[in-house]
Amino acid sequence: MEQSRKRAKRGRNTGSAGRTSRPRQAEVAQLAGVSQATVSLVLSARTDGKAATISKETRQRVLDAARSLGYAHDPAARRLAAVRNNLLGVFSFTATFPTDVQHSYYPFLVGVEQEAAARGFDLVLFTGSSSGGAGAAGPDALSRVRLADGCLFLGRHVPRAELKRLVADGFPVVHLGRRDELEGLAWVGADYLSASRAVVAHLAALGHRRIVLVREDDDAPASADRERGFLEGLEETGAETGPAAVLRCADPVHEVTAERVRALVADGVTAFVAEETDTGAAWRALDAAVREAGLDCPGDVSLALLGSPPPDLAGGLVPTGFDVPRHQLGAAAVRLLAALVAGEQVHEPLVACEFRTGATAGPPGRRP
Amino acid sequence: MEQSRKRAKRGRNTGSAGRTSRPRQAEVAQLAGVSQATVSLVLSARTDGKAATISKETRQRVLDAARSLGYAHDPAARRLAAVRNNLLGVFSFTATFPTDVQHSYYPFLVGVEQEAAARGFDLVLFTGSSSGGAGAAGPDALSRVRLADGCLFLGRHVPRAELKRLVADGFPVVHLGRRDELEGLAWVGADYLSASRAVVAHLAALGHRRIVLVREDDDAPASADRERGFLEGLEETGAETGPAAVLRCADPVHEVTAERVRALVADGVTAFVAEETDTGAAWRALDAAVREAGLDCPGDVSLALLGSPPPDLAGGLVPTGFDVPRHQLGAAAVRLLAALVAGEQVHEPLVACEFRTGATAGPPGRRP
DNA sequence: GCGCATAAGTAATGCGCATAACCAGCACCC
DNA sequence: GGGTGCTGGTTATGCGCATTACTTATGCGC
Repeated sequence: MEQSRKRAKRGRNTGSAGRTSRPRQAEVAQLAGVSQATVSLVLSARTDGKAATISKETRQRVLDAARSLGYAHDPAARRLAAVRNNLLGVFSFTATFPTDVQHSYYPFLVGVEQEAAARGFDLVLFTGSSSGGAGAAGPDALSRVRLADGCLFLGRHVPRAELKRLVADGFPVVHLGRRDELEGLAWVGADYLSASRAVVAHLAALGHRRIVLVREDDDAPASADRERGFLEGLEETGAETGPAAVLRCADPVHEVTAERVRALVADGVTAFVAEETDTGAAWRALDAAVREAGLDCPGDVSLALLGSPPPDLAGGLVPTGFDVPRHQLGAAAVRLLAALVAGEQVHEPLVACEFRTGATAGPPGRRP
Repeated sequence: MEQSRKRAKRGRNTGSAGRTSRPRQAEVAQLAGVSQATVSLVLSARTDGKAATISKETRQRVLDAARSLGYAHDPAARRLAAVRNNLLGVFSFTATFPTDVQHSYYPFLVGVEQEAAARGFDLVLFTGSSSGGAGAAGPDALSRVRLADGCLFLGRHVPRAELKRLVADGFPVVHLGRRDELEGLAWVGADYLSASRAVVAHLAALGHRRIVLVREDDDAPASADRERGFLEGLEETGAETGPAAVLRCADPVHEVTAERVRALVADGVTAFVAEETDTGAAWRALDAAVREAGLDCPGDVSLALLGSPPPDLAGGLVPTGFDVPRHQLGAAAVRLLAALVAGEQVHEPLVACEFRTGATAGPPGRRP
């Protein structure tokens, strides 16, 4: 009586009076004629053998009662009692479902969802802006994620201090994308280095000896990795290396001109490599310049792209290069997170990219 | 002492021994020399004026202590105490993030996410297959959703009995897509009827009098609505109606041939309307047949599509028709759900579609 | 001096659950 | 016949917080 008055007052019922609210274990227990603890023992269903302390019949009675009441765990209570709730968080600082379908996060999410489903986790999407009603993302916006067993972070604008805090507190966190600066932060990233090296090796195997990388002038880890892979590839294959091998452009579209390409080709360069960027500017500029210079690809010069082709490039030749395995990245992130949640110590940061033969690379042209 | 042993044992730290886990209000209280309740009062910071029961100085002491310890609320505890958890569920029986980016659910989700974020809800994605570890979707798979304050359902394969159960229990549920058969189930759908009528009106205004609808041979509510709208449109505009106005094809690609189109045109038909389907088969078949019949669109015949163009149709003319406002649908669903959760009684089922002028409809051709 | 109001804060309680600690019953064996 | 071990439970407790009821201190009017 006292009990029910309490619940009626604070209850989560849908307003309309005599509504039954979510059942709790106590109610299941009553229906099954056992104690709440028994219900907990049955429903926690530790599959690890330790469960054998409840008899077959009692267990069944409890299960029946639970089903008939539509019982479901309260994740908050579960969490509070310091156990798992099979919830993985996904926190992104852009909208989690970006309006633009081409948005680069989307494929990650596909992988995340598949892997999470496969492992029996549900996903909680923490929407960047909502800080639990208070509106804008306050300094404790991140602390909402502690509801889940662990959390995946997307995007590079994740506030350092807060993330650090989570990590320091031992909350399982995985960042999607390389993130070395933050001590102790687990992350999952694509192995751009190996992939880039492989692309160079491919070109070298075709016979190219002078290869130039066109990259933008920023210092994202992904860009740095690609450059390093490119250079290592040159060294390994005995191709011509040196500072001239990398063209660092603030604005590829204007800096990579037909004349420049012509000059380089005249100078012996037989292949160009562009890094992938958000906009695909490097590749686009290169492609345009080559065409404008009257050069045939892959007849006269070979081109390669260190990454996936921009989606709107459907028309042209498929670039030689590699594909970033975004699905796998998402899946790997979930695996890593799941391991952290389980308390294991894992080490699986890099995911291999798949080489794409494409149609823009061939044997070196015989222009002088 | 007893206390600290306990915490060391059960703590959520990641193994590494002497890790201090994050502070709780009791510790802040101790540091500030007040009681836990006071800390709670200060930190809950009810902005609604009711907070004035703590003195300025004490408040400041607490805030300082909290800051210096890096205190953050434990959301689980908070939710446990506060009853509502600001979580909305999204349950879909296909993968929620379908691998195919063009999947029709995706745009819904965009709207859902935006609206949820705007209202301070986080989303829980119930992954169809994971029934909390048990694997395949058991009969109580749906009961997991009770974890959230309410749940949105996508897809037409939602098990009747279970859904009914949720509804009967007063659990806030909204179905995305018309769903009249289930008594008491709230749903949100597009107003295909009005939209289809408007398309017919547009054609009629251009001068068409004999218009034929090509639809597939199923009985989805969406298809039925479109057909009804089409027929009502014919009646309203005084265009020629009757059974011959609707071509119901099990396999449009093979049934809508060039000859057939030619015959209909010869018979006086000046416009064709296709319903939108998953595959876009009806429109595609119609388009191909018209082309193959050597007819010009919109010169000789006008075409219209009752729905959004298939995304891979970028090449051709933009079909005259309407756009399903998927974003808005998602948003409306969230609004409705939020209202149900709040205990309000709402009634906002239909969302209007936007007319798209397109380029495939013009004045009737003058062929005999 | 008393009654009463207000301010400022504290103790107690419970949210729903997991779990440690305990207990009853029974079989078994020196 | 009293220890010992196992099965099948139950009671009690606390996770971290919000909230309610209660206490104490202080001021005010008369």
